[in-house]
Amino acid sequence: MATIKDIARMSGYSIGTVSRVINKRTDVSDQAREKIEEIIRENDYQPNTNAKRLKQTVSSEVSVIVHGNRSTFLAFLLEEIQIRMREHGESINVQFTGEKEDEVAAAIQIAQNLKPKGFIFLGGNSRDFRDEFSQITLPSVVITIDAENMAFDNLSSFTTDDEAAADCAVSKLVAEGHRRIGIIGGLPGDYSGERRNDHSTLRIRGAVSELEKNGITFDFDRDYEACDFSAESGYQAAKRLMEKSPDLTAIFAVTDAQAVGVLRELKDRGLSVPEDISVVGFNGVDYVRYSIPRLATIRQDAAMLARKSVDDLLLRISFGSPAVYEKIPYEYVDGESAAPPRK
Amino acid sequence: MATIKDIARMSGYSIGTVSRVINKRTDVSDQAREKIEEIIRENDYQPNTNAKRLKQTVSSEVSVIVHGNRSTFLAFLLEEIQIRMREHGESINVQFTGEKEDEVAAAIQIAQNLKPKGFIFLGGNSRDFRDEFSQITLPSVVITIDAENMAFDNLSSFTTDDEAAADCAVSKLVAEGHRRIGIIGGLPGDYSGERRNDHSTLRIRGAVSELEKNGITFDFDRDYEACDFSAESGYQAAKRLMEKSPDLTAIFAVTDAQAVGVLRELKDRGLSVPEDISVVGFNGVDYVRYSIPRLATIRQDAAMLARKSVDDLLLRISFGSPAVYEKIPYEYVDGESAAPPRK
DNA sequence: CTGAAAGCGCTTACAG
DNA sequence: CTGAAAGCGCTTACAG
Repeated sequence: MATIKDIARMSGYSIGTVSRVINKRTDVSDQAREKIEEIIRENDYQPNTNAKRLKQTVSSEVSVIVHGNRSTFLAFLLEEIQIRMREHGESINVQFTGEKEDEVAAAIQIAQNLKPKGFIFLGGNSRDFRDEFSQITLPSVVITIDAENMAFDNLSSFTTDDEAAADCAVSKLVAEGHRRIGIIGGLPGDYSGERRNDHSTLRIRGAVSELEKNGITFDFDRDYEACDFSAESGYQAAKRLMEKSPDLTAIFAVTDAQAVGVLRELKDRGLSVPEDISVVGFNGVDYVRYSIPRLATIRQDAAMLARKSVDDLLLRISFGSPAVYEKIPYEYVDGESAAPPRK
Repeated sequence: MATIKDIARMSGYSIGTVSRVINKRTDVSDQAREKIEEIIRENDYQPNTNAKRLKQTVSSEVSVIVHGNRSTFLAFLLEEIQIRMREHGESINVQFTGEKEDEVAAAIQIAQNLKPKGFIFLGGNSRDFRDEFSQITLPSVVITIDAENMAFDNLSSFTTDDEAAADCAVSKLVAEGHRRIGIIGGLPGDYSGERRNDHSTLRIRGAVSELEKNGITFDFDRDYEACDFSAESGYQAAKRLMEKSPDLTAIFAVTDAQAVGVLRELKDRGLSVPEDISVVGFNGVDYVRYSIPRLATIRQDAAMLARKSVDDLLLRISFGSPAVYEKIPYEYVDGESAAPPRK
């Protein structure tokens, strides 16, 4: 593997001059530049990143930390961010962390090793941010978690208003005449009335408050089932829910993956959607546009989420403008899975 | 940020001894180890990865290169690999490359920077391997691409036999009495009769050969539509296919994502699956277990694919055993989307 | 078991 | 515009 030393020797220039050419600095003669670039090309020379990083105090990259690798929503967001960054002539480095990994701890490590000029977090746990983000001093943005209450002055957030969106979804059901509405939410314990703010809790809170506005008291023991965010879990939860509350006329699932399982369970039970029972999901991406029936759901504006995040981060890197906390509009999508209840 | 020098000063030992403790070497007195570990803990010291890599000739990690970040199949494989590696006490480093990126070029870079002891590739383009893999000298495994014909002695492959599996899927349709079977495959030009070996081509080849075995001549102009691997593309392709060949009694799509779009298009067209027309997909993961109707498809054994890959790689790293090229069994899953044609 | 020292491949003042 | 040299934070023979 050729090193900078080899290139220097072969070109007849010093290591310093070669380094200047590599880093596209202007204080080099055209003659030297051309000669050195030629040698670099001929030898397929690649600078050693580790040596580079060891010396550099800050790189020119933005580091994007993706939490979990199963979410098609985050995958789509990532693609949008990549495109938008490229438009700005910026390069990014993407790091994936596992569902259970601590993404802020990973970022602290990365800050030291990769020395990025900023971070964009796609998803994550709000507790990780609350507990550890103070150790990060770089301009950062988190998408899908609201950082307003954390008040770190270097952490902006762009989110969908989970509570309002769930409220909206349920209001559609209520408007159509539904009174017996079941909810399928996050893991057991996720909803306990205390002041949590994960997606599941916020969506449940929005749904329940809309019901109460309409004079419907929600009975968690009877009309709620907890499960994780997969289709299989949604299937099982729907089964438990329908067994204890067969008179429900509608089900609201806090994620589309769960809703897919719910649709299937109802079918297996011999019920027609939406004739016998309505189903509404949340976070419409991909597949549910093609499900049979097409799912009624809340669609988040991923493209806007990506665009605003990139623009805000670059602005703050360049001008040190203050962090912002913004909610992005959502949209209720009709689909085919919701209709007025049977008389 | 504390460095090894700080730890040395604070502990009263030399840099060399601190380095030995960090790297868990045994030639250190218990007394020195305890003292140094205490100082490390107190100061929350993290060795600088770049400096480490600059010196090390080889790290203890295996690097896993994932091609594309949208495939739930690869995401599942990755999880299985992580678990299996952990069982072996091995740690891995995961790198995601974009759908259009050259994963072998990325690996060449990584080989230089991260200095892993081996590679596992999840997916990729066979052309990239053919053209560039010779530059990689580390023991490697590629999953889902057959490397037998490439004959690099450091590249094993574990694959599903696409051709045989597609053959099997179509044979089920034929056995049920179908004679008018349409195929939805990869991008235009993917199938051209020449000697290609991407997944789409292999699956189409298997399907067509099974038809011919049964005396059915496949007419590409009439009964084939090309599109990429998304549900939306499958939807559009099914529409074009049904418009030119309304008498088809079955459709074979080379991926499940396409098949999902096909199911939806047929529904919109007013056809019932499987009463009016049958649909078979390929590569059953996730969602199609819950689709309405459940999709008949080919299921690959991802867990076995992951297990064999990990075991083979570690064996070859340790003992230098030769590369192997193995096909993993697949399974035809009945589902609800295939049935005998109407009389 | 421990320390002093060389060196990994770069970048960056500094001097000319 | 260019070169010589210091130094980034580690690891690893080598000597004791």
